[in-house]
Amino acid sequence: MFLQIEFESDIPIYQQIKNQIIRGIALGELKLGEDLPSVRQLASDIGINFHTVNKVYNQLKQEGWVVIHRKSGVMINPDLNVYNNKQYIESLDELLKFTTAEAYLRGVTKEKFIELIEENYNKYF
Amino acid sequence: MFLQIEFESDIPIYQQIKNQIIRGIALGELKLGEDLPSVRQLASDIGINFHTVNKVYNQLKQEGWVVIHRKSGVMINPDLNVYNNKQYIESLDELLKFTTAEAYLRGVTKEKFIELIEENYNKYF
DNA sequence: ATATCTGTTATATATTATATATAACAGATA
DNA sequence: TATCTGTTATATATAATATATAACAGATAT
Repeated sequence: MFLQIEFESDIPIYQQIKNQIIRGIALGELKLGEDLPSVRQLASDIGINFHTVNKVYNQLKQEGWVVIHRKSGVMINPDLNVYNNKQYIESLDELLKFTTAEAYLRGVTKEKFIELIEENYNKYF
Repeated sequence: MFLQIEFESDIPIYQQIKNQIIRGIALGELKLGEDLPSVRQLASDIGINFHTVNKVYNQLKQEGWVVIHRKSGVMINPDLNVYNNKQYIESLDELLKFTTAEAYLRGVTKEKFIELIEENYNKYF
């Protein structure tokens, strides 16, 4: 897979994997219905314990990103519909409060910030 | 102060305090040069241990948000200049990668996302 | 049938992050 | 002298993160 883990990061390994899988879906690098490696395979590839991957897959399942069939394995949810529940919007709103505040004080203009957003969104289709 | 801590949150208390102080500066609720409560006073107000507040103040000092004079106390840095070092831009960029990806997949359009950014930025002066 | 692959569960351990609890110190100030 | 600052030291508790072994049940290929 395309996963790139930074072991020295302050972001937990399981979170890095979740982030990159979700971004992989948005970028189209992971197609809906596509199989993911088995928990043991991915753990082996990355060089981590399989429980960590198992935790990732279960959380992704819980949030609707993947479906798990016992023994056919894990695949990106072919009927992906994780659309914005009010709870998600609230958490996004909360995150942007503090992210924009710090960015502003660090001299990142509104225009520059929006440019960063557009650069990202333009990669999603 | 205006701090509102959620003890059940998955965001650590010290991080919540940092977030709200930085946002307080951006909103103008905290003026440059303004005194902050002493570590013991703020801890008492919130109902937490003073070491937690001490940790916050030291990190804020480390990052340039406040200055600490032994015994005059802690104040918002009157010469605030935390402007964007390359390291910060990189971390912001990394954060936006995953934030925009999930937002996109959850049905938050680029226009809606930008609207959220503008709502926040318009509060800063 | 047997071996091998899946996810799953159980148990145990190690490390780090977060938060608290007490105590004491040194400098400044009233 | 008493009281306020930030600071430091030590100890403890809890939770989050990650690993290590082992075993189980269902599916599949040989």
